[in-house]
Amino acid sequence: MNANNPAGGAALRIGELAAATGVSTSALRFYEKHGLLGKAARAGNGYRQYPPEAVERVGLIRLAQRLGFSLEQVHSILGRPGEPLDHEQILAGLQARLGEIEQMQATLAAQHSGLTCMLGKLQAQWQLSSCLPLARLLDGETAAEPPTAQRKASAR
Amino acid sequence: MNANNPAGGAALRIGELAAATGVSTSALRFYEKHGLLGKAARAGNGYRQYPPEAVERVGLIRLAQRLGFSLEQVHSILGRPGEPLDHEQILAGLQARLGEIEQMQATLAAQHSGLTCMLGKLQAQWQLSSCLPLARLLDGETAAEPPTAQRKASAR
DNA sequence: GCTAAGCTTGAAGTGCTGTTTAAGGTCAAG
DNA sequence: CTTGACCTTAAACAGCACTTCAAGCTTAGC
Repeated sequence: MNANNPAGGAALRIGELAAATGVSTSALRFYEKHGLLGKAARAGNGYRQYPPEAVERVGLIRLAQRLGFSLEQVHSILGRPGEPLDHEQILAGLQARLGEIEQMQATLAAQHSGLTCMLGKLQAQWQLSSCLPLARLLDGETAAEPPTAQRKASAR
Repeated sequence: MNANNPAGGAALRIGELAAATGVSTSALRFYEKHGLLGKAARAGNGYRQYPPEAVERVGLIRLAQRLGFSLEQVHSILGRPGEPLDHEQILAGLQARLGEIEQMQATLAAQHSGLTCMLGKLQAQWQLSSCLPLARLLDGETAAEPPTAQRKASAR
C-alpha cells in the first residue's frame, strides 16, 4: 500500500525500514519495545508505518552503538523519539561516554604495561611467580575488589 | 586435621585456600572443574587437600584475570596445573593478549575521537544528523559489520 | 484461489563469562 | 546435639542485544 502519512512522505513498512538501515526487523521491533524507536503509526491492517525520518533515527542509534553506547544509554540520551532532543542531555551523555572511554583506556594501558613488564621479567629469568607483585600495579590503576568484568569496548 | 602432604607442607582445605587468596570456595571449585586449578588430593573424608603451592597458582590466575585474560585463555596458557609451564606458550599468550589490548585501544581511540569530533560539531551547530557521517570514520577503524560487542577491558 | 512473503504478538531462547545458589548429605569440633 | 565447614551436581544469575518460535493474519502475484 505505502500510504502517505500526515507529513506527506511515503510511509515505510518495517521490512522497508530494515532494508534501508541494515537492521533486522526483529531488532527494529526490539528497539520500539524498548522505547528507542517510538511506536510507529499503524495502517488499517496493523502494519507499522514508519515516517522517513525513522531512517535517520535508526542511523543515530547505530552510530551511538558504534561509539560504544549501550542501548540503555542511547535511550536515556536520545530521549523519547519524536521529541525535540535535549541538547544538554546529549552533551552530558557524550561527555559521560568520553569519561568511560578514558577509564577503559587507563585500564587497558595498565594491563598493557603490566604485560610488557611481565614479558621483560620472564625473558630475563623464568620465574612466573616473580610477576605476582604486578597485581599491585594493576590495583593502583583500577580499584580493589575481585576481578569483575568492567565494560566492553564495543566495535563497529 | 591438616594432614601433611607428600611435599611436606601443611595441606590446605578449600576454605583455608579461599581465605588465603581472597577467592570464594565456590570459585575455587569452579576453577578446578574447568581445569585451571588441578584436582586436589582428597583426605579420607573427601575434603580437598591443597598443597601450599596452590596459593600461588590461584594468585597467578587472578593476576591473569586482572591483565584481562579470560579464564579460557588462562587455562590455555597456564596449561595443566602441576605441569612444568610451557614458556613458549606463555610468551605467546602474553603477546596475543597484548595484541588484543592494542586492538581495543584502537577501537577506543576511534570512539574517543569520534565523540570529540561530535561534541565540536554540536557546539557549532545543533544538527545531530550532521554527525551521521562519523559512522564511516568508525568503520574505517574497526571493520564493517553490525555493531557487535567486542571484548571487555576487565578490571582489577 | 492458492501460495509465498510479509506482517502481528509475546515469550522464550541464544551466546558469552564467571560465578553463586540451591538442595541434600557428610564430617568434625564444642 | 548443634553448628559450621565441607561434599556433590545442577541450575540460576547477571548483563547485553538480539533472534527465534509459535500461531495466526494480510497482501501481492500468478
